[in-house]
Amino acid sequence: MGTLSDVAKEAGVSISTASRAFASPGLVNAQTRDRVQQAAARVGYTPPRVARSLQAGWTSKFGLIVPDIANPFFPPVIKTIQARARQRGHAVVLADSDEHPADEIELAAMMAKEVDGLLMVSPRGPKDQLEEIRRIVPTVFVNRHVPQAPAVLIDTAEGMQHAVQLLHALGHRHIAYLAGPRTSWANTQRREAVEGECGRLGVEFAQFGPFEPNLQSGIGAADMVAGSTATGVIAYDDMIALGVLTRLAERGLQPGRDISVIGVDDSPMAALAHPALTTVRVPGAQAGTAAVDLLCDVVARSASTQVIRLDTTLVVRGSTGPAPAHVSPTTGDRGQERRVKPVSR
Amino acid sequence: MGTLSDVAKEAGVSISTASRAFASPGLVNAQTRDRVQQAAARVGYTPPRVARSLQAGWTSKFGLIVPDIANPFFPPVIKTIQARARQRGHAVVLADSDEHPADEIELAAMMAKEVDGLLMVSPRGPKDQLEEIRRIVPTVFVNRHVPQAPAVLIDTAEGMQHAVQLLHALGHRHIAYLAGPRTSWANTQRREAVEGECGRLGVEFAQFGPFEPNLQSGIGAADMVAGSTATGVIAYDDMIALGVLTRLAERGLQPGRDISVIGVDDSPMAALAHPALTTVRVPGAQAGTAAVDLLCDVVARSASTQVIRLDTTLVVRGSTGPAPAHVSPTTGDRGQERRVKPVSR
DNA sequence: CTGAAAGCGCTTACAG
DNA sequence: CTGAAAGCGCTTACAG
Repeated sequence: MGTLSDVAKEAGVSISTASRAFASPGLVNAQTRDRVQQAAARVGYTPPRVARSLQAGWTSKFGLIVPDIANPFFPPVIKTIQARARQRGHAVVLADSDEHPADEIELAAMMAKEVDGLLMVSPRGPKDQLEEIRRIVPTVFVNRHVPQAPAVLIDTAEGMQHAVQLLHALGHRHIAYLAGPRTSWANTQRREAVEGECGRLGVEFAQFGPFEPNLQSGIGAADMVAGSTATGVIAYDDMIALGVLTRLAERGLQPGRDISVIGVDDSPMAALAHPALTTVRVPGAQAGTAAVDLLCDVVARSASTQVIRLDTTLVVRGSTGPAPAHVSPTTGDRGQERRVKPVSR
Repeated sequence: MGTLSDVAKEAGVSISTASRAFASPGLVNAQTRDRVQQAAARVGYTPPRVARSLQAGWTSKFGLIVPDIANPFFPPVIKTIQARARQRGHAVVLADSDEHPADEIELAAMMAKEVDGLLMVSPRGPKDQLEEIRRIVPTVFVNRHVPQAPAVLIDTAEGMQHAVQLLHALGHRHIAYLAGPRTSWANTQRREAVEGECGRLGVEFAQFGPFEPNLQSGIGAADMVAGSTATGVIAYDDMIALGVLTRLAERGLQPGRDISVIGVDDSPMAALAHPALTTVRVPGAQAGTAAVDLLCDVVARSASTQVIRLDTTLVVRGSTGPAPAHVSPTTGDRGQERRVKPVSR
């Protein structure tokens, strides 16, 4: 816990030299450098970043804001961001906005002065406030398009179109989209893609929601879907879709046979659900790495407006199957009504 | 983005006074204080913590290390820790050790000099290294007993005993424990509680593992259990238990009838699984809040050795039921063998 | 109540 | 290659 001047004294050099031995080793005689380093070891010294930051003007920290770490989509993203940032010499200060746009902006503003750069993943806040943040601190957005701003965008549109095409090919003629958060860029993109593709294929489109992206929402969503004439469901994300799966089973409806369900993300639970969930796989980890790299560029050159685009893939599993022939489009009678058990929670 | 001297100039006071207006408003004339604050608003100034830290000797940051944020047990803990820390004026720097004891210690050592205090949740590292960390920075451990160290300990022993008692009451006479990480304090506690209670009740005890606490591990664990004569299974945590549930179903075994399964944590998925998982509920959020409060005390008085203990509750759901009468203790034949479907992944 | 001065621990032109 | 000096932005005894 010694200080630089202790080291200098111990090594018999000036503070300046001791400092250089750490900050710019190249400028120091190799022997002197060794002497300093040994002295440092003896004194138990490592350069503290706080004092360093003050002088150098940077903090070697990145801020990271996500809407909800309890949503399984985010942990892998956070993990790769942390790992990559660490490789590049930065610690990560994480904050969770709990899906509240106002908190999100407040957290961002608080962090702004304490970090070298900010990563905002799936931000829900309004455009102009995000632009404001970007003016105070170098920022990279993930899953959100802000004009002129550097971003990593995961293009789910194509994946969603494939999802609709799959259902169409399986004979489904009425598809419901279970919407995610109202201010989510991804939600808009996904809804438009589903709706557009339905229109193109002449499939009836309906929307339910918005829903918070969690299992609980899926419960309610399932009841809405079961009460409609839709035979195919595409949810904003896996959490909602998984909730739907659970609830349908409780009501005696078999996903993949009575109703086909598709999620988005391909989170670990998707493969393990029963039946396994068909889903649009989103490369979250890849996005995390790309975002850190981009942020490093932005911080370094302080003027990048680059946008990186990543693609998705449809992963087909057991929750999708041929449309049941017997659903009456007018009454919504699934010919199974007697099998539907009333369930309360 | 102005600086304190800008504010001072703008307000027509000395830097000292401007500083006091923020650091100790009580020492400054009310009018002067207002003048300074208005000047600050005009210049767009807010006290930057870096410079402040250097002088004051604190950072207003807490470090937080967890083994795996992708395990659903941790996000709620992290969330409450962040919320509470924020209330108490501290940001949280989060790191994920990926279940690697070595990384955990390294991360802790790195953070030590950059934060006012450290929270280590469910640490896996060796005792002496944790003690070493504690010497460099005020630390509170959660879910780990380190001699003399302040900690929040969740006492699962009683919950585990209840779990064994439940199975025993349901007629189970052979119970398997699916072990978690080898160096996990909670795992030791849980295993001993299960084993002890089995002994007391005259129930045969077996152990499998150790397993990483995730769904994937549960898959393998399920096959081991299915191949044994155990009719009741208690897993280290919900993730493993949930993986077991999934895999048993795939193999045509019905949890709650053919085999009873109990997890630990009561994570959100537990209630939504099919059948819903009987589990020992662990008050993670409560532990998070308590840990922050304790850490604040430790940092303030710099010498607390207090240990806070929290209790667990057994939550009974559909994954547990009467022991099947027809399992042969010698051959392990469940009389259902024809129903077991071979499944590959 | 307010100001001048020293100092927190380091970095970095500027001389040598 | 190395040292003395100034300074990063603030805080806080010390005088007044």
